[in-house]
Parts: sequence; structure tokens; C-alpha cells
Amino acid sequence: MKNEIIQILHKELSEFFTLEDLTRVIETPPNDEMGDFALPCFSLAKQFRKSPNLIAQDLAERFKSYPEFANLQAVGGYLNIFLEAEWVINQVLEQALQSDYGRGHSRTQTVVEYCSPNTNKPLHLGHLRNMAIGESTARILAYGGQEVFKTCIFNDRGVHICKSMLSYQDFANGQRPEELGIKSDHFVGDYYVKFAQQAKIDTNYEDKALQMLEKWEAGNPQVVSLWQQMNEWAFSGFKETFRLFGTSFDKEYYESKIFKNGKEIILDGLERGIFTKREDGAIVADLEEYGLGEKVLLRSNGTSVYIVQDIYLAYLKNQDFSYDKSIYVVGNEQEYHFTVLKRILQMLGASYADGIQHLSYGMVELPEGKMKSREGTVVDADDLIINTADLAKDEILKRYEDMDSAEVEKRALAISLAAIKYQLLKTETSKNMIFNPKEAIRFEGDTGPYLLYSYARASSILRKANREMDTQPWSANQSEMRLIKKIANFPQVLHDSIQKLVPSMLANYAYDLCQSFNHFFHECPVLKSQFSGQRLALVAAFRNTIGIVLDLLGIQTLEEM
RNA sequence: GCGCCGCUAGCUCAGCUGGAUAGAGCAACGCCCUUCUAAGGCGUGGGUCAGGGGUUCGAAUCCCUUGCGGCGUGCCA
Repeated sequence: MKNEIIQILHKELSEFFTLEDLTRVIETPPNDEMGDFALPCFSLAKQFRKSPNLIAQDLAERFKSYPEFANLQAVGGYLNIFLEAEWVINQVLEQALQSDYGRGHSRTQTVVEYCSPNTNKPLHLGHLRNMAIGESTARILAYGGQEVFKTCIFNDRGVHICKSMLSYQDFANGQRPEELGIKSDHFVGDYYVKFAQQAKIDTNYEDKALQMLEKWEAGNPQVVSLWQQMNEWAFSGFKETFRLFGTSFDKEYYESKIFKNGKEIILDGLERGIFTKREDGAIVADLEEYGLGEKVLLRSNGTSVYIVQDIYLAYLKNQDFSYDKSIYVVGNEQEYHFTVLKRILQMLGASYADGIQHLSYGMVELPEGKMKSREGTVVDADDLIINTADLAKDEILKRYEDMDSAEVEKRALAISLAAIKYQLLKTETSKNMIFNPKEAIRFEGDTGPYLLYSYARASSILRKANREMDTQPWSANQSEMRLIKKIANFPQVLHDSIQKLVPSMLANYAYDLCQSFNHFFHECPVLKSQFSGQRLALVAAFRNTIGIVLDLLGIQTLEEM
């Protein structure tokens, strides 16, 4: 809708503003009484040699005849624009009833990599934020019209894996997770903790883990088979968590299969004079001119450091998907790593280097401080989801004493996930956040369940409707107009969210939209109104829009709650 | 040391490319279910936008600076 307004304003103002200028300058007044849009006239004061308010008055006169505008006012140097309600309704309502409302078009092929866990311990709260952001980003980009591929790299080898393997070997007596009724990835994680405890007593324990890694690399059959067994447990546990959380990948990569690759790329770069060999034999990239120092790629003993694997993986993903954009959803602690990765690929002249983008998100902390696995302060992903679902169950049973237990379970899980995902998404993506588990399991106020509840209320009205909806414009009141305008904002918010690659914008919009709906719900009876047909259309438009938004956030809706 | 990021109500956060009186939720207090779902709505109180300079018609927003906090700066992954 803003676009249409800009087009109209541009007709009369093309000598002073380009379309881009207007897009930047047009704003929404602080409250409804001041109009729907405003044009600040301060910047024109100099060229006109008139006060901003006189200019605003002139402009008000100039636009008076436009039927789209119900009223124009010059206030304090602003031209305040009041839109004609019927015109707005015509612009918005039909569109917002379409199941593809706001959907975009694009030819871009995009890879989104996220989650990427180590296989030595179960997923925790940090992974949940990562997955919430990754899944939602993939959905948002796809809705924007891009072809999106979701990938995950499993860090399934290395000394950290050997640590849990070693303590399993030493302390488990061959026990298996199913014998103890423990989820298999938790079982693996327990031995990682056990390793840390043992390492405090036995000063050689860290060395023993390194020795085990050497055996693994040498292909020692016993070690390899232990590694396979423990990874299998880790993977089957992860799989269960992914299912519970509602995420999945189009392609999974495994560090163990690619960690030796990439050396050729580096040696080729050396030959082409892009990298240099230091006197100690290490092959390095000189990034001094970019302020990134010197980065070692191949150690003096000829083995490669971690980033070489990522260089190879970037190449491999381009082979697999020939992408235009490759997005890495990884915490902000790895900003340097991804800056270097992109720069090195650019130095190598890789065609896919420019499409690389690090979607850097902030760390999750607890009110007591950082989570530390060694101190047992991590919030486990499965536990959080299940405990929150249990609390939701209590709330459901308060309202529906004898509901079928399968239905209770289903709703409780949906509410739990909505609470957790929304909580993790609403803070600006790039910022660190404090996650208070007690607040995440709240069901009132600015929460996921509030969004679900709003959706369910709209669904309930539509179920009870006994007439057809009517999209003919009517003289809508203030709460109706507020809701309509919020619905109209969706395409713009989606666009910004894609542009800036921040799902948090969409999450905040969802709350804003629901607030407008609940206000409307309270103020405007639908079924008994003389405008029931129109109000039904408005409710349906809201339900459709919030349904799309929630889907983009990876949140499943409930028809009843 | 150097680099990047953050600091907004008691708490958790919006405020997006400089605009009008800085907004929500929670917590506290009060009101609203014979009316479409009260997991809701409405109201009251609560602010030196970390401090100090600057830029300009206008700054929470841009620049400089100080303070506090986080992260990075591995031949770790």
C-alpha cells in the first residue's frame, strides 16, 4: 500500500523527489489521529524559501482532488495524509485473502546451512536458536520466491568425539542406551561429561584421547567401530530432536567424509602465487591488506587446518546446488572465520565466493550467565521442549477437563514449540539474548501462545459464521482500519526481512498484527454486526495472513485452543 | 594491545537505513466474561535512551570520546 501512495505522490513531486527518496522519507505518524502516512517537508524549506508548514499547506491543496485521499493536513511541517477507507479496503482485502498473499518471485538459488552439531553431546538451547533461525530463514527466502536448499554439516570426528568414546570404553561396561532407557544422544553426552570428570583426576586422560584420535585416523578397526557405534547413537538422537522440533535437511554433509579434502585447492593456490610458503613450511594466506592478519592453511607438517575443510565444502555445495547465495547460520563468535573464508575464496577467484553470507546470530545466555557444559548449566533441547509441553498440558486440562489425551498431547507440543520458537526468534537476530526458561514457558503477553490463540479465535469465528463473506468496502471504524493497515504491511515486512536477512522482524510483526486483531475482536462483534459479511472477510484476511507468517516462523497453528 | 558488537522502564525486549508526545510484555495496582475463545481487552504508575562532546531545522538513531559488558584476534574445531 505504501508503494501505491508513493506512486501517487510522485506524480506531483517528481521534480523534488525520486521514487527512492519518497520511499525513504515517507513515514507513519506516531498515532492514528495524525493520519496514515506523512511527508516531512523540512528538506524542501530551503529550495522553496518558505516555512515547512506553508509548503505542507500548499501540498495539501495540490493533492486535494485525489480520490485516494480522504483528508490532508499540514501540521508542524508535516503533510499528514488520511487515506480513503474504501480505497484501502479495495487495495488490501482481496489480496490478503489469497493463500499466496505477499509471495515473491526470484530466480535465486540459495543454500542455507544451519544447526551443524558436534556428535559428542545432545542438542541444547543454543542449537534451538540456531535451528529456529535457520528453518525460518529458509522458509522466508522460499516464500520470497527463491529456490532454497537446507543443509547441515555434522562435525562427527575429532578429539572431542574421541573423548566421549574413550570414557565410554573405560566406564560403560558395554552398556547400551536402550538398556537404560536413555535417549541415545543423551547417553553419548553423559560420557562426554564423564570424560571431563575423569580428566580432572587423570592428568594423562587428554593425551589418551589424542592417542585415540591417531588410531582413528590410522583406521584402527576397533576404534573405528566404536566411533561408528557412538555416532549412530548421536545421530538417531538428533534425528528424533529434529522431528520433534520440526526441521529437516535437503542434504547432510559429514566432516569425517570431507576433512581430508581441500588440500588440492590450497596447493593449486600456492602454485598460482595466491598463497605463500613460509620458511617453516606452512602454507599461509596473507590477509594483512584486509586487516585480517596471516592465516595458516596447511601446517608445516602438511596437514590442513579447519578452514580448509570449509573451503572445500563451499566448493562441494556449489557442485551440488550451483548456488547464487550460500548462507551460513552460525553464531557471531565465528565472524572472523567467515570473513576469512569468503576472502580466501575471492582470492582464489571462485565464482561462488561473492554469494557467501554469514547469518550471524547472538549467543543465548541464561539469567545466571553463560551455559557451560562442563558445569552442567546447559539447557537440553529435548528437555526444554518436553517440560514446556507438560506445562501447556496443565493449561489445556484446566480448560478442557476430559479432552482426548492424544489431542491434548498434540496441542501441548504445538504450544510448547510456539512458545520456544517465538521466544528465540523475537529478539533481534544479531543480538545476544537472555533466555529465561521461566519466561519462555509463559503463555500470556508477548509470547508464541498469544499468537496461536489469536489465530484460533479467528478460526472460531469463521467456523461459526452462517453467511458468506463480503469484500465490498464499507465505512470501517478505527479498530477495523488499524487491523486492515497492519495486514497491508505484511508484504513490506517480508521484503525487509528478506533484504536484511533477519527473521526477528517478521516475528515482531506477528505480535503487532495479533495485537491489532485482539483489539478489533474486543471492539467489533462480527456475527451480529450489520457489517458481518465484511467483518468476516476481515477476520479471514487476518487469519490467512497470520497463518502465513506463523508458517514462515516455523510455527504450527491450531484451529482450536 | 588491536578489531568487531552491545548498553532504551525494576526485568526481558521493540523502536531498520535522522523526524512529531521513546513503545510493548512481565512484575504492581484497578476495571471488563447473560455477548463470536478472559491463553483476551482497557486503564494507572514507572525513562538523564550508559556518561560527555559534536553534526543539523530536528538525534535513542550519524560522528568523536569515556565507562561497563560480550566476542574475536590459534599450525583448535
